[in-house]
Amino acid sequence: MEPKIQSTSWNPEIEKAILKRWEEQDIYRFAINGRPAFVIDTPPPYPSGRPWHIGAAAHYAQIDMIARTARMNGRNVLFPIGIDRNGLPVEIYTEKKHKVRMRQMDREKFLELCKVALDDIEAEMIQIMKGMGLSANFKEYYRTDSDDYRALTQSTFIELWKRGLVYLANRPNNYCPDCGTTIADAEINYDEIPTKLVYMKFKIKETDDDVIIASTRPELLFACQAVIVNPEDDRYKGLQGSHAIIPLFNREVQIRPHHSAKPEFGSGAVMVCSYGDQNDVQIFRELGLKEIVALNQNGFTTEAAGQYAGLRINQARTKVIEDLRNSGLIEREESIMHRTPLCERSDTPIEIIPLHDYYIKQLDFVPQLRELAEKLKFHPDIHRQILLNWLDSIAIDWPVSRRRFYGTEIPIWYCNICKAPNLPPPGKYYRPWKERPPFAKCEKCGGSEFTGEDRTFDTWMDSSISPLYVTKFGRDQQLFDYAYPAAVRPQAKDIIRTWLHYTMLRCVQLTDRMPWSEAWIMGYGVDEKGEKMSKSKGNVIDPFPVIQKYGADTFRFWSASEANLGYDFRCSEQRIAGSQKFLSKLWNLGRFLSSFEVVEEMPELEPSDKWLLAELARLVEECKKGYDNYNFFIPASAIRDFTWNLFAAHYVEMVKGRAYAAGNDASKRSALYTLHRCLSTILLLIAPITPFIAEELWTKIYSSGSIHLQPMFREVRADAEIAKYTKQITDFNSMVWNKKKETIKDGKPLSLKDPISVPVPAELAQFAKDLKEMHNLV
RNA sequence: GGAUGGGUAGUCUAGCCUGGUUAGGAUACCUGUCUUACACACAGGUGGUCGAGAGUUCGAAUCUCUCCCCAUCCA
Repeated sequence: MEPKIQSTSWNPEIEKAILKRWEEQDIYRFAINGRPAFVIDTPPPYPSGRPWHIGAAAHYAQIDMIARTARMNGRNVLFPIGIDRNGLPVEIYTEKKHKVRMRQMDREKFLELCKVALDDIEAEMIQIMKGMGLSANFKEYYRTDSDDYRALTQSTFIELWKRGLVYLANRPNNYCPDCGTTIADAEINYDEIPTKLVYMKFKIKETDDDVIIASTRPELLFACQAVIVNPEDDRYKGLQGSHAIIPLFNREVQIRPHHSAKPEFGSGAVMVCSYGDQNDVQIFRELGLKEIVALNQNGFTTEAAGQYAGLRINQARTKVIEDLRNSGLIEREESIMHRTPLCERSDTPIEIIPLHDYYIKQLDFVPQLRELAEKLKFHPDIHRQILLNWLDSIAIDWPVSRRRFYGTEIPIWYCNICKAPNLPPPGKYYRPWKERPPFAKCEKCGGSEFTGEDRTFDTWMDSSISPLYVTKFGRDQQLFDYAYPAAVRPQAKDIIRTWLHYTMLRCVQLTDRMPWSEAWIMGYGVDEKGEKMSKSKGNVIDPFPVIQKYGADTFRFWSASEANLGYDFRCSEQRIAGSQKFLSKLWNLGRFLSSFEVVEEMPELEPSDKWLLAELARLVEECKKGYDNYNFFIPASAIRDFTWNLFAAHYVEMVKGRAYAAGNDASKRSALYTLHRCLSTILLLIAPITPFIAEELWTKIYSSGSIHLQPMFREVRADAEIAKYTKQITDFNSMVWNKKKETIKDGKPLSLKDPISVPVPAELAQFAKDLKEMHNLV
């Protein structure tokens, strides 16, 4: 019989035709039916610019494996795809690309430029995802900046507001005086910058002695509210509890012990000002100090600076140092390198100043979230600790307002008379900075003129309701009842504190239920040296050309066999290329088997066939263990090992004689049944990982219907006992191969088909017929 | 400074939870081989003080302690 498959290697070009077929047949459609729903709370990726990250692509490939596994196990799978489009990165990208400044142009026009930029990058991401064979719902992919999505974000905010879970507070925050905006911690770069460490003389009130205090921020003297010393520092033990007098300003502050004062830095005594750095913020909070606002939002010193008011930071600094010097209040100055926080955009040192922001209450929910976190099933379990540690360290509520443009607007209008905030009814998308409010009178004073809020939300406000959006919360009750809570939240481990936590918080607040029962946490894709990829390091690998070159299945198989559940994995093109070899092996096994009749009825089996089926049963069990935990590393490794090192290397060679034999006797049928049973099982087991090659071989050899609609685990009836011969069989084969190699005839080792005289050991007697045929034993 | 994870042949990795086999495998390298699926293959081979030290034990890659190094996150 001619093989049904001609080509001797797997050609990734075939993937395109298969993709088209899947799309036409719409085999992954989701609609409410009698089967249990399985909703994946897919992370909406942020299109932050080219190239997309190869680790992210691998991440989505694995999420698809989750979807396919669930589908083949009888679940009704909803695998949504969304794109996260709110936030700062696109603003920066747009400013750079068009050489504009956000605050110096028309807001509407700026937003339009951002939108176009996002559309571009998004299109490429979607193209890659489709090409990877994601069985997701691309027809209805969503965007977090759509009117629908933003309306839901705003509605949920309005709901929380009504329930008293939102408040306005004044709290120190990172602020870039140059950009005129709050800066998130994630938007700060740290750099070592040369600066002067000034040793100043403070008087001790009680003893009239001097105490030397070193600071890199002498201009903040006037905002000093305490001096701290390390409690272990013998030099200052006597001073704890006494008072220091601030030079130039003659105000007294307490000297207090605090562990954060490092004895070896400067003089060991530290002045605490509002706010020199994040440590100051923490000390103010811990010691309950009253803050002195040092800078206004334009970056000028406030009235509190007295004679130094109204100056830029640098001017104030120069003047303070000069006055200190002239009054003999400086002991010495030292040039040091100082790790300084800089705005990643303008390179300006950031300041910490108190700002009015809206906060969502989370502290009250921490005990409840902690309990739920204990119950949430984590894959792998060790990553639960990241969430628990975070929950334990939450000290403040969640500030959600941002002085940004490209985000979901905070839906509030302020009465021009009484300044009271007025909120619109939920359900629609509102843009208060450009729209009139949907109400006529202030609910507090009856005033009729309003000013719209111009700030937007932290983008986690949007992404933290993804499980509600995809299950149509508030829009389609029937679907919501069927689909919520979702089954699984797949995500990367670096956003456990943010996305995982905020989603739990918001969904519990809004639905009183956990949004999913399982969290699947993936590590990062790091570079060949094990370092995190980042654009600034220049070690980012673009997934697009890699997938183009090797095909989606190669990429997917690489991802499954390289990334152990939850651990970081290295990305190297060489290793991706290496995984292509296995697909080629599988393909050629398919080609070989495609030349033999498919025997579906199990005949009376020969011992070799029973043996192989027993090993196959073990493989199925092993794969099941991996798939149950969404750990694709396990089936990928197990299948490769079984297929290559046992099935192809030993079994196929053992039964070739029977398979090629003329006629159609029972021993031949036994071999053909086993060969096909084995290959088709391998295809079913590997289908979630390499959907294309599995589909191609399945439809060429076994059935015209898609393999992806088949149940993955079929029972393999086998006698486990006979698997004990595996090592003896493989050892015997190796021994014969070695012997042939060592036997030189006509200056060359024996060919594998040459006859050789080797006895089959007694314990392998039942396999003797196949072994003799295989090695041409005489 | 804190938390988490990791350190196994040139490189990557399994095993560690639940001590006991010649510490598996991949890749690279070397040597052979067209063998009726596959040279993207096959067969064979070189290469390891399992981060360091101490302890528990008849026995430690595996358990305990101390230390060193790397990565990530937080401060």
